[in-house]
Amino acid sequence: MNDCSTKPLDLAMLRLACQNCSLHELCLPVGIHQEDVARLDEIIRRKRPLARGDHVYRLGDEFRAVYAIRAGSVKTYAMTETGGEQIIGFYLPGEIIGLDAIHSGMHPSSAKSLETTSICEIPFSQLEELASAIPTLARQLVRIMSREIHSDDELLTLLGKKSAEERLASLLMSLSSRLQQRGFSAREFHLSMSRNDIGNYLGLAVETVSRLFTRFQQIGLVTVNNKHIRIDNLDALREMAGIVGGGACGEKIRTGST
Amino acid sequence: MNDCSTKPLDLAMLRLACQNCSLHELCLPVGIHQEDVARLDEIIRRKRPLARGDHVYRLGDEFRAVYAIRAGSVKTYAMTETGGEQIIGFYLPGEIIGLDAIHSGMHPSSAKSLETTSICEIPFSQLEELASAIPTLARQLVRIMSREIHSDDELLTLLGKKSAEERLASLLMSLSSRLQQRGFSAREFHLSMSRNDIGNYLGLAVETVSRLFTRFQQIGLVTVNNKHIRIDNLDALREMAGIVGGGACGEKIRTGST
DNA sequence: CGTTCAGTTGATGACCTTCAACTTGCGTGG
DNA sequence: CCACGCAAGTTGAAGGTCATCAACTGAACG
Repeated sequence: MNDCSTKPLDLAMLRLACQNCSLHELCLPVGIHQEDVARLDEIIRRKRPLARGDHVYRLGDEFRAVYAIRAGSVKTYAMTETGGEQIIGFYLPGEIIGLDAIHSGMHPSSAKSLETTSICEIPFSQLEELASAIPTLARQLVRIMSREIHSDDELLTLLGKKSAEERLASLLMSLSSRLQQRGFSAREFHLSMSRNDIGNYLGLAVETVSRLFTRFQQIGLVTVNNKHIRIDNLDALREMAGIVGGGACGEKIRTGST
Repeated sequence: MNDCSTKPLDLAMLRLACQNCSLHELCLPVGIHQEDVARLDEIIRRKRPLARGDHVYRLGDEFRAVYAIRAGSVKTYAMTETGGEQIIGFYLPGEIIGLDAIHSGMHPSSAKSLETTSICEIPFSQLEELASAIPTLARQLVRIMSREIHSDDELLTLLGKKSAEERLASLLMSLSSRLQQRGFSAREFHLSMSRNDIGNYLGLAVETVSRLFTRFQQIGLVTVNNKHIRIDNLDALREMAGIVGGGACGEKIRTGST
């Protein structure tokens, strides 16, 4: 596996490493000077792989760093007073978590590994320092946060308006396209989260999720085998998901103002 | 009314102006040098007040600026293929819109005035330039975006999990506390959006919203008079809203993993 | 080989949407 | 100034979607 904390000296190797590493967005596409890439690399701490169930951070922890996922997957969630989890997001390789903690200096959510997962820790004070020295880095950070806002907005739309069917289809489409962006298969992947997690995230009962998987399989949309899923009809699934992911039809406006 | 585009010379006046202006977050609390505040002020364009129904920007518009709301209110929404609106957020004085457009360079949503509204336009390329010259400004921008992510996450939780009752209670609590932060009354305010907008936003039918207002009034939570609302029992409303706003009990975990 | 927990499937019912009729508020024109 | 007409909001009845309760199956583990 590639390693973000390779000696900062060997730049060629570093670039290669970070291309498959989640941080490549933060450095490679913006034409940062080579020495700047090395500086960025210096502040990044590669942590030992996390086992399933390990926490990256917990609600209430002091905010010190953001984290990029290099391999595996993570769920973020808020705890409710009664001890229940409310899942806020699933994060895949190439994505950054902890951005919601910047403004208050404290993590408003927890992040837990869903499988064996390796992450890079990016101490935020150093990132900010570096960003003020490298404007393109600052820009890239703002751009990443903007995308996070936009994707939250999309999800928000999804949860506010869509039927159970549309929600699950949207989740699958989202996972599919995000995995594809990172060079994984768009049509066949592993669901690292439990049915319970999916239900929690989508605002549905576990039983509903289960029934939906069954129905999706019956109508030839997907083939499900426990945690393994293969998408057999991507177009139909996209259509079922509605606006999310672009290019949808057959959507059902239930409370629209038109 | 205070005016953000006052001559940048008179700094005392400027600070006073921006204190009541939505932009004070961007400059005042971070101890920016006086001349820097003036520079920030220079790039801000105060636009003429918008009438109800006017657009700040439309979906698909090229991204050139973010906008701070000085007075009035705005809704942001995405259009669905069939022409229906999906409302993403309601924005009040002191809040910034357009942040979701940064990463793609194009507005992924539209913003429409809900009443007579005045806004400040902040050209983004100039803001970025200025931010690279003034690190504290860059930090403040990142902080504001972080808060936007966090509040989206809260709303996301809300829509995914809560009953109609909890949703409306949460919206009212959110409006109340946001208005209070800006020096308005927390207990009595004007609902600038229609029932239709509220329903659309919360993922509920108009009729449901109407019934809920009626029920809330019957049990002494609020007094509603068309668009005017007075909150009579803030604690009970907070409790009904659940985790949002802190300090909730009687919550109902319907799909929790515990 | 039994225990345990995640996942599946079925039956019932609650909540909220939908459809429909009615009321209220408000701007326009007689 | 009042009357009309339309849009927004309210209220009632019926039906659908999804949660809940319960039983069962299958996989992982000691």
